Amino acid sequence: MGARILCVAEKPSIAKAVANHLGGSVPARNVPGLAWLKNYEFEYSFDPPWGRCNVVMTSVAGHLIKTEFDSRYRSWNSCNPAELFDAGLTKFVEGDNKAIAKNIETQARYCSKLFIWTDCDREGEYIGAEIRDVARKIKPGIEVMRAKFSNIERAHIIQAARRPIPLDEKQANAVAARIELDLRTGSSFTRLQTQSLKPIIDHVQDVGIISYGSCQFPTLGFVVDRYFRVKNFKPETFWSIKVMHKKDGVNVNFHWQRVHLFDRMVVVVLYERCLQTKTAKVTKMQRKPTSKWKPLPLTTVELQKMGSRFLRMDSQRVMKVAEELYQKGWISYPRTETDQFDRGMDLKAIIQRQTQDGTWGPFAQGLLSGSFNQPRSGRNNDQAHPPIHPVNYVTRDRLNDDEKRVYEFVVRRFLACCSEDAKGESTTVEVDYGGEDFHATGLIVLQRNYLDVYPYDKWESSQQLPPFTVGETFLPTEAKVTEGKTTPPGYLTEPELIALMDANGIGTDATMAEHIAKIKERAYVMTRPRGSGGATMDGVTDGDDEALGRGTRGGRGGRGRGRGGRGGATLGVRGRTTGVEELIPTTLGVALMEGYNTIGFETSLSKPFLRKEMELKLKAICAGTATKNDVVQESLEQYRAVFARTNQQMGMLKAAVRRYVLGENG
DNA sequence: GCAAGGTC
Repeated sequence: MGARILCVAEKPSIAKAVANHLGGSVPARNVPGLAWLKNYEFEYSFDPPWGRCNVVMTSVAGHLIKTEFDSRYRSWNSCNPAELFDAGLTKFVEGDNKAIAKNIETQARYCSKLFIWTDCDREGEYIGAEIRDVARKIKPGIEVMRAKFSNIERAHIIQAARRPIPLDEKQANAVAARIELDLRTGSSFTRLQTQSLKPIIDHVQDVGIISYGSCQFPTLGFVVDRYFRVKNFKPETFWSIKVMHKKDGVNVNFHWQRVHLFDRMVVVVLYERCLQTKTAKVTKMQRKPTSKWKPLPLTTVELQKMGSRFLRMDSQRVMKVAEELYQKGWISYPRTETDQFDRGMDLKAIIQRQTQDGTWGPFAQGLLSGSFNQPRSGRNNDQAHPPIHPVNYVTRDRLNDDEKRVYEFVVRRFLACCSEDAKGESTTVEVDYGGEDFHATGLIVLQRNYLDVYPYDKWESSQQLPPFTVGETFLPTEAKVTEGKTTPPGYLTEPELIALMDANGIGTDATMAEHIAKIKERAYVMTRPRGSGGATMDGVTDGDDEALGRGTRGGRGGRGRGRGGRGGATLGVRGRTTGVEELIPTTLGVALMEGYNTIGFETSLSKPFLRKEMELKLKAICAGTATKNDVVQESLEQYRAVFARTNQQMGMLKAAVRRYVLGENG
């Protein structure tokens, strides 16, 4: 018998899955101190030089080690917040992690090798380094390798076991830099803001701490930006030419190629030319096959957006429900950026498990009987997790309401991914009328395909166009100038905010929902159903405070909440959707963003620029073109400068708070 | 009483 080898995964579910693939059905052994932490012991023949080994497979649960300021800095009055930029840091294990670290130490004592099975992403690399450090303290000479895997399919795991690779120190260093920067900037600005601003608000409003974070502030910035776009919106009048022609009993509406113009005289002149020409001439008549593409494999961000849109849950709720479904083994790991399935993955086996369902079972059976299509591949792969998909079948009566809806969505999305695109035929007629181009389109849906299992997408046949032939001329039944007004955008909704955060690299798939919850908790923003407040209902022009919330701690209070007792399902002005939640900044949220914008724009803490720049620097560490130390020093220099300017110009911030929160002028 | 990132 060869060596003893300790394998450590990032979470218990991976430890269990890997143990079962490598060791057969291995019994779980309890670890003292934590009910859910298990060790799996088995024998396994690795490739040379390791050979046959006694394996102990266990896990951590995310990060193992906490980084904090030295104890002398922890009390808020212990120092000037500026000192936190270079205060000493300590690392320690706390809470449940003590039992986890103890388990690793106990096991490492008898092992000559440590094989790390954390997720193959940046954080996973750092967690791997944490595990290594804990093991090396007990056993300095232990050999350390890591497994490279991106899903827990059997063949893939076995392959990973055969080809261990070294830990990537560079990625771990990038995370170390992030941790240090977030801690120093977050704590220093939070203390500064709270100490300077809280006293002038406190007697009017119950605010807790006034926190700053590299993610929460840009998130708030998006909400406030949109608020001002709505508030400052000036409707503009535009004019357009509408042409209608009745043929074979069908009213065909032709749309102007120019859509609309903002100059009435120009539109009138063009319109008169049309009338002078009298007849319109068909310049193009085209029928062509068209299709509506099936959705991409499901990522976390997409799940959150769809949750807000179709499942009536905010992103945090969706994630909580998805987490529970995952824990119970019904769906795969819900935190993933990957929108492509591995070619080797046995998708049909997953479909098979859904054939027993009364609702979508027949559709799933249809896929197995021949209509299966390989899912589309998106552009993202986090190399750590596959797209979210159902794992096992569960009957509806074993799930609560929210779980039912999320599970059903995940299943339908997966089945849709494995189907064929919807097919149809589009018809386009283009006419020249007085030198202006107009067009009408028609659509016939021929094969619904994936749409049959995926009701979240809509694609319906329009009225069929009567036949036209190129060269044909006709005198339009009606032609007129129409007038309209541009309408303001709505306040930001959660799916829009998530999309903005995603596009700007604010937060990760696992944390975006938390940042949104955080700015609500801090009373920087509040939510309300679209249409329930003055601004959207009455056309945006009402007074300052009508739309702005006056938040108190916990994000409650404030005007505009549940006005008129129409329940959540207020009719929105835009009509299409009811019960869409909008995010409205509170006076405090606006004051903070305005205050920082006054102090300096490019480096404003309210903008995503600084966080984006930091992200690029972290990537540079991973690529080996920068060191952790360079990046930390450079970034701290930047933030120190912002901190100094904020301190100097605290008057600006205070003035913004007085203006918005206290309603004082000037 | 502070952050953001893992995860239970």
